[in-house]
Amino acid sequence: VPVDVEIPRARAPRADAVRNRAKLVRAAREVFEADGFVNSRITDIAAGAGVAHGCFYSHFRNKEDALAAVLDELQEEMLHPGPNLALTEPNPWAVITAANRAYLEAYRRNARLMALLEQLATVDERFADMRKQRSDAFVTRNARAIRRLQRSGQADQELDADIASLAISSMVSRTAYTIFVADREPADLEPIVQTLSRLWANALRIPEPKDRSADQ
Amino acid sequence: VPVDVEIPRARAPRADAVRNRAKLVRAAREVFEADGFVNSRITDIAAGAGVAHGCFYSHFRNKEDALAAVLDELQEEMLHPGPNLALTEPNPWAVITAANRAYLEAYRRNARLMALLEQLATVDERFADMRKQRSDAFVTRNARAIRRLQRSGQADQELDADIASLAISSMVSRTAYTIFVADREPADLEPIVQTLSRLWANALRIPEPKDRSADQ
Amino acid sequence: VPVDVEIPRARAPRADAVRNRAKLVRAAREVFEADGFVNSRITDIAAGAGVAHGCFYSHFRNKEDALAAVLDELQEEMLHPGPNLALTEPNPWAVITAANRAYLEAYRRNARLMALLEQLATVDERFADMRKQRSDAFVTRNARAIRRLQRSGQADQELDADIASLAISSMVSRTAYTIFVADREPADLEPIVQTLSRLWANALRIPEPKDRSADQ
Amino acid sequence: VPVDVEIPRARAPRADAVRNRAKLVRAAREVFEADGFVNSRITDIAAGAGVAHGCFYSHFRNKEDALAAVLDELQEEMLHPGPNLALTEPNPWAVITAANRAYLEAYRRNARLMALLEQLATVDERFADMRKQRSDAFVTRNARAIRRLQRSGQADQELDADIASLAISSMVSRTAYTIFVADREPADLEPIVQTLSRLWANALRIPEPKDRSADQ
DNA sequence: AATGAATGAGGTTTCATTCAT
DNA sequence: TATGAATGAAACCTCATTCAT
Repeated sequence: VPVDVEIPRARAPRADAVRNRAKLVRAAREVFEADGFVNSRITDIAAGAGVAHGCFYSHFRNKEDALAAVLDELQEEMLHPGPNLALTEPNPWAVITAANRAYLEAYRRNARLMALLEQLATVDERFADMRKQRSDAFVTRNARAIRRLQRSGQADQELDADIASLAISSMVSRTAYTIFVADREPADLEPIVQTLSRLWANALRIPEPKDRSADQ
Repeated sequence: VPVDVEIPRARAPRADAVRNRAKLVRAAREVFEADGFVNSRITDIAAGAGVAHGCFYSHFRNKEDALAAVLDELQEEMLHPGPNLALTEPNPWAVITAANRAYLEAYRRNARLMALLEQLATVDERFADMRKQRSDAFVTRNARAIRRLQRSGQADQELDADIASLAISSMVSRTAYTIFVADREPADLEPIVQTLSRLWANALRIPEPKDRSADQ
Repeated sequence: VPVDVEIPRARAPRADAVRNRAKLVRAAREVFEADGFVNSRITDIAAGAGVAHGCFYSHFRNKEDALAAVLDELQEEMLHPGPNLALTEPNPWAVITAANRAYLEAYRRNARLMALLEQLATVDERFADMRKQRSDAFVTRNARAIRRLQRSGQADQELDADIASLAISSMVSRTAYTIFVADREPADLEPIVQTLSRLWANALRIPEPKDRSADQ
Repeated sequence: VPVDVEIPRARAPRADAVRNRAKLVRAAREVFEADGFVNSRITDIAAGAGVAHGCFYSHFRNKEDALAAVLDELQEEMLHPGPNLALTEPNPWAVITAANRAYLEAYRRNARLMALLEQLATVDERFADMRKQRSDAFVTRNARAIRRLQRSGQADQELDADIASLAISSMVSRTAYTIFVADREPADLEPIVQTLSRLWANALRIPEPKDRSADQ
C-alpha cells in the first residue's frame, strides 16, 4: 500500500526570510527593468529591498538566480490571453483582427517586461531559447492555419506557409515592440489593430468578407 | 595658366595613424562580435590590432566611441544595401524583390553586428536612439512610396500608410533577425526573398505584373 | 523603578571596522608624511594598514577623504594646544607665554603634517579653505582679546586690532614653520618661546608685570 | 697674449626655435600659476604655446627644466626694490615704515609668482633651498640692525636678536602672503603698512620719535 | 538568517616620454 | 627642428562574493 510520505523539508522558512525574499524579488524586477539585466548591480537590488548585501546571497546564488525568480513570478503575466476564435468563427478577417487586438493589448500591459525579455534574449542563451520556443510554437500553429486556408482556396497558394507564418508573426510582434518599447508612444491602438489585420489578410490574400461589421 | 591651389586642410593624417585606426576598428568589430559590448575589453581590442594600450585612446575616447566607429561602417551598408531601382524600374514587384534580396544579403553579412546593435539598443539609450533614427528614415521613405502607389491606384487605399510602412519594415527586419541571429540557420535565401516580397506586395495589394520573369 | 531605555542608535559600528579605520588613518598619515599627498598611493596606505585594497573604499571615498580624516585629528590638537589660561590668569604675559609654548610644542609634534597641509593649501582650493577657516577662527579670537586689552588701557590703542591679530598670528605660525619644517633644526624651544612672547607683548605694549617669575 | 676665443656653439638657433621656446616659457608660467607645478601637465603647456607635444622636449628635458627657465626670466621681477634708508635716515620708525611699504607693494605686484614660489618650496627641495637662502640673507641683515639698535640703547636688550629678526620677518612676509595670496583681498595697503610698522617698532621697543610726520 | 565589512581580481584611463615622418 | 602618434607604466576605482559577528 503506497503511503503518502511527507518529504521532510529542512525546516519551515522563517517569517522574515520569506518577507525578505519577496522584497528582494520585487526590488530585482524594478532594477532589471530600470537598468537592464547587464547593467544591474546586486548592490542596488539589496538596497532597493532594504536589506544588506549578504542577505541577497542567503536567497540567491547570483544575479541569474534572482532573474529566474523574477521570471517565475511573472509566468502568468506573460501568457497571451485572448479567446481562440479560430474554431468557432467562420470569418478569418474577424479572427485575425481579434487576435491582433488581444495581442497588442497584452503587449501594452506588459511592455516593460517584454522589453526586459527582449534584452535578456540578446544577452543570455537561456532566455534566447525560451523566447525561441514560445515563438516557434506560435509560428508553427499559424503555419498550420495558413496551410488549411491554402487548401480551402482562401489563401495565396504560392506562399511558403512556414516562412509566411514567421514573417507575419514578426510583423506583428516587432510592430508592437517598436510602438510600446522603442517609441513608448501610448497611441490609440485601434488604427494599428486595423492596419496590421488588413495587411495580414491582404498578405495571405484572404478574401474580404461582404459584411464588414464582422471585422470588429 | 591655371594654378593648382592646395586648399590647406587640417593636415593629412599620418599614414601609420590611418593604418592603426583601421586596425583598431577591425579588431573592435571582432571583439564586439565575439564577446558582446559589455564583456569586451579595451585591452583585447588593442591587442587584436597589435598596438599599445594607449594608442586606442589616441583614436577613441572610450569603448562607446569605438563602437560608434564600427557601427558607422555598418550603417552605410544597411541603409543602402542595393541599387535604387525605384526610379528606373516600372514594376513594383521587381523593385520589392530586389530590395529584399539586397537587404537580406547585407543582413547576413553583418548578422553578428546587427545582433550586437539589437542588444545595445535594449541596454543603452544612445544606441536605441541610433537604431530608431535609422529605422525612422527607412519607414518614412517607405511610407512616401506607399502613398504614391495609393494615389496612382496601385495600392490598397484603405491602409494607413505610416503604420503599414512600419509594419512591413518590421516584417522584413525581424524575419532577418530571426533567421540569421536567433536561428543561425544559413538557409537558402531565395525562398525567403520570394516569400517576403510576395507578402509585401500582397499586403499592399500591388497588382501582379503579367510578366513574372521581371520579379527576378 | 526607572527603566534604562536604550536610545536606538544607527547601530554600533563593528569592532573590526573601527579598528581598521583607525589603522587606515594612521597608515595614511605616515604615507602622507613620507611621500606627500600627491605622490602617495592608496595601495600603500592599505598595505601600511594591513588591509585589502577595497577596504580603503569602505571607509573613504578617495584619497582626499582620507586626508580629511587625518587632518581632523590634527585640527583638534592645533586649535586647542594648551589649557585656556585667559580666564583664570590675570597676567597677560604669562598667558601669552603659555600659549606660545603649547603651540610650538604641538607644532613640533605635527611638523610634517603641518608641512603637508601647507603644501596642499597651495595646490588644492579645498585645503586652502580649510586652512583659512582655522586661521580666521584663531585671528578673530585674538582680535577680540586685543580689543579687550585696548579698552582696559593695557594695549596700544593706536593699533588696528584685526590687522594686528593677523600679523601676530602670522609671526608665530610662520616662525614655527621656518624652524620645524624649513630648517628642521630641533633647537631648544625655550628661547624661541621667550622671544616670541616678549615680541608679542611688546608689540601690543602690554605692560610688563613686576613679578617676572609669573612669566614661566 | 691672451686671445679672445669664440666658444664654438653648435649652431645658431633657428628663428622658429627661439620663438617656440619663448612661447613655451610663457605658456609654462601661465599653467604653473593656474594649476600649480604639481598638477600641471606638459600637454597643457604645449597646447598653451600652440606647439606639439614633442616640441616641448626639443627645449626642455622635463617639467623641472621648464620651471627653471620660467624662473630665470623672472629673476628681476623677484628682487625687492626699495631704497636703503637705513644709512641716511636717523629715524628708525621711518625706515621701518618705508621698508614695509616697499615690501608689500612689491609683493602685491608679484603675488601670483610669490604664490608659485611658495608652492614650489613645499614641493621641491631645490626651491626650498632657494627660498631659504633669500630669507636667511634678509634675516641676518635685520639681526645685525637689531643688535646695533640694542647696543645704542634704542631696542629691547632682552631680545635674542636672531630669533627676533626671524620672527619679525615672518610676521611681515606671512601677513603679505595671507592678504595677497590666500585672501586675494585687494585692500587698501596703508593701514596694513602702518600697523605692521607699529607692531615691529613696538616689538623691539624702539622709542617713538617726537615728530610723527617723519613716519611717512 | 541577517548584517555589512573585507577581499581582490580586473578593468579603465592618464600622461610623461619616445620616435618615425 | 617640429609634429603628433605610439608607448606603457602606473594608479584609481568598482563590485561580486566571502565571512566574522
